[in-house]
Amino acid sequence: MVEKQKLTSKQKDVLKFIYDAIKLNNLPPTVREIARYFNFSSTGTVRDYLKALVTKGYIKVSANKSRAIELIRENLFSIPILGKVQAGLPTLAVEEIEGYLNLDSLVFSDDSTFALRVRGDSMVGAGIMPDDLVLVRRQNIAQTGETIVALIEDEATVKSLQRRNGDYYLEPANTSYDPILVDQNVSIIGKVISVVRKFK
Amino acid sequence: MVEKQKLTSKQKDVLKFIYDAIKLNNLPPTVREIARYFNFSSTGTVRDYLKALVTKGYIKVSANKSRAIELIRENLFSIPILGKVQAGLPTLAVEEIEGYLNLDSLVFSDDSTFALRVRGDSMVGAGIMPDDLVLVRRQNIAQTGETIVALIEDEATVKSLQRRNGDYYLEPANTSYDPILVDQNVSIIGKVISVVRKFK
DNA sequence: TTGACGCCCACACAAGCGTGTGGTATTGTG
DNA sequence: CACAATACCACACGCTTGTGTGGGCGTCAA
Repeated sequence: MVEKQKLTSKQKDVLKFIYDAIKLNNLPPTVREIARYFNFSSTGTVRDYLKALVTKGYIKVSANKSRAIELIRENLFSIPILGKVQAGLPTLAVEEIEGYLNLDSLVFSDDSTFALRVRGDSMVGAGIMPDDLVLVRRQNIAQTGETIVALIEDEATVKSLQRRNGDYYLEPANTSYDPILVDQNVSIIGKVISVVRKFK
Repeated sequence: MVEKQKLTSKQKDVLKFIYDAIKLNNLPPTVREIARYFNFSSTGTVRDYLKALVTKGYIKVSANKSRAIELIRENLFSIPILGKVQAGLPTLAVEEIEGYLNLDSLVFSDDSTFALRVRGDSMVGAGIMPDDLVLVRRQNIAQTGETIVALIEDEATVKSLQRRNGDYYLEPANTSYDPILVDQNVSIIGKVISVVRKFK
């Protein structure tokens, strides 16, 4: 991870305003909107701040484009992944951040991605529980070992694709169930790219 | 679910361009950028499209503001949840859509949410596998039965909070491990609100 | 046939916008 | 002490921008 330079408290304020604008309005502010908010009577002041934030590696701005302020890394849908957690910290120390989970990257928002609610416990051994949501990328083929969604007589099931003795099997991750031979009654409709479970 | 009006294929093209611009550049396009892309020689044409997209409920635009195009509902991060999957469908029939998974809603984008990579297999019984990411909302208290992140001697663990004989325990979901008594050496740092696992 | 709608065009205007050039003052560091 | 960085200001230039006004042509249902 690249070392970030420290910001002054005023620079932090400006950065926060930009953050909030992007989060709340889905739209970065113009220099004049920033000036108005901070009661700067000159747009040059804002430019000084933006310049500082750019050189310190917090934002990126494109020349000659309105509102072209981009946040670096911590954007809307990325959450810090912590490697270690320490007690009693009011805020996170940057050193502990292992990376960023970008929820966006879970989805390749073409129309070929959908979510399927898991029914049954045939995959509990692989950590896929009943009522979990699996994100599925639609595709007709899959590779051995992949977790896939297959259609057996018009019913969708999540299974692991395995090969044994030249035959392909849909293998559950639960010893109470038997593998299912892949024949003409079985068609693969997609590959599981992610599992999402929400807690109340 | 609110009924959406159908778009023409050209309107879809324009919507997709706006989608892509927001995703790739984190910045909605101006009317002239749209015109340029589609080789429209008039900005009025773009306005017609935007008007159509607004009245059909796909976008929202703020008056007199540059780039102020906002996507509505099936925005970037929502994916249809299918209740049933039928064979051989090239596209999804709307009737099958059970709802929408909004990845955005996983996160309450205040700074109190973070992700933690799970180490160890103490929660496999609850479908939380090693290397999974748990999304954690920071909080000091939790209720019995909730899956939480606790700090035991400066090490973070994911466990289930249980109560027995007046005492609280951090209970693993794996019979190979023993429950841990909650005493002054243990502090709760957050509640697991979601589990995310990605497949390659 | 009328009208709504989709799909385009030309041209203009005023406000919005990023940028440039010049300042002043204060603070902290080598 | 000199120098850089921070934190502001004034004013102007010229492109950008959303919007307004008006038009054309085709399709399709009422």
